[in-house]
Amino acid sequence: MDTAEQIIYFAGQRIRTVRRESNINLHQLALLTGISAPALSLIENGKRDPRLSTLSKIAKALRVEISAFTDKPAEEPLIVPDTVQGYEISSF
Amino acid sequence: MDTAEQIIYFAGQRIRTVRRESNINLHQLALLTGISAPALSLIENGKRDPRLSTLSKIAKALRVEISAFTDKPAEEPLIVPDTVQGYEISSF
DNA sequence: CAAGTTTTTACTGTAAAAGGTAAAATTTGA
DNA sequence: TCAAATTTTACCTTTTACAGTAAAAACTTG
Repeated sequence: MDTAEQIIYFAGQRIRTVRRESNINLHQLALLTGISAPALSLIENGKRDPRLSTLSKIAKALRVEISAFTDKPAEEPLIVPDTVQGYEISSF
Repeated sequence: MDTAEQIIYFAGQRIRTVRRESNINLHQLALLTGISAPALSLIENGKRDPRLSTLSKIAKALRVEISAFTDKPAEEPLIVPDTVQGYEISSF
């Protein structure tokens, strides 16, 4: 039950993560998107509520889907295997 | 290579589809989201560029992820079977 | 440490989102 | 066809996103 503020904060973190994985700085992302570096900084820090068109430009520049910024990855079922690398779990 | 305008238009269509599937009208969605019905109308018609917080409220009210409004479903690989219901494709 | 790079903050100005209300247009159903 | 329900449009007000610029702060790195 996330508030809008939490969604905005989470999206900012995700944008920053994806940008850093692309090894580009705010200035470069600004050039790619047409969004100013100060505006991008505010968005990444969760201090601004970006428009859909803004998210769209950032996603395109970083070559990801918008959902990469908005959706939390599904919780994995946490499969507990019976054996790990040939050893019986029960022997630990 | 979608433009921001196309993204906004697509999102509006998706919101309208999901809302209608929920069998609620704009007035009811307005009550659920705190967004006015006229504003929702503009968004559904692709005439307004909604903020992330706005999309978030709508998604929450309709009990879907934001990506339900932004991501196009992946193109299915279009599997062509060798046989259809027991008949040989080559016999057509 | 010092210099350079990157990010953040602050300010101004413009554009646009969003709320409210009300009226017009459209759609739906009896 | 008529009435009711729903949606759209229009107008006004307030809030806020975003650009541009510049300066401050925070980081890297030699």
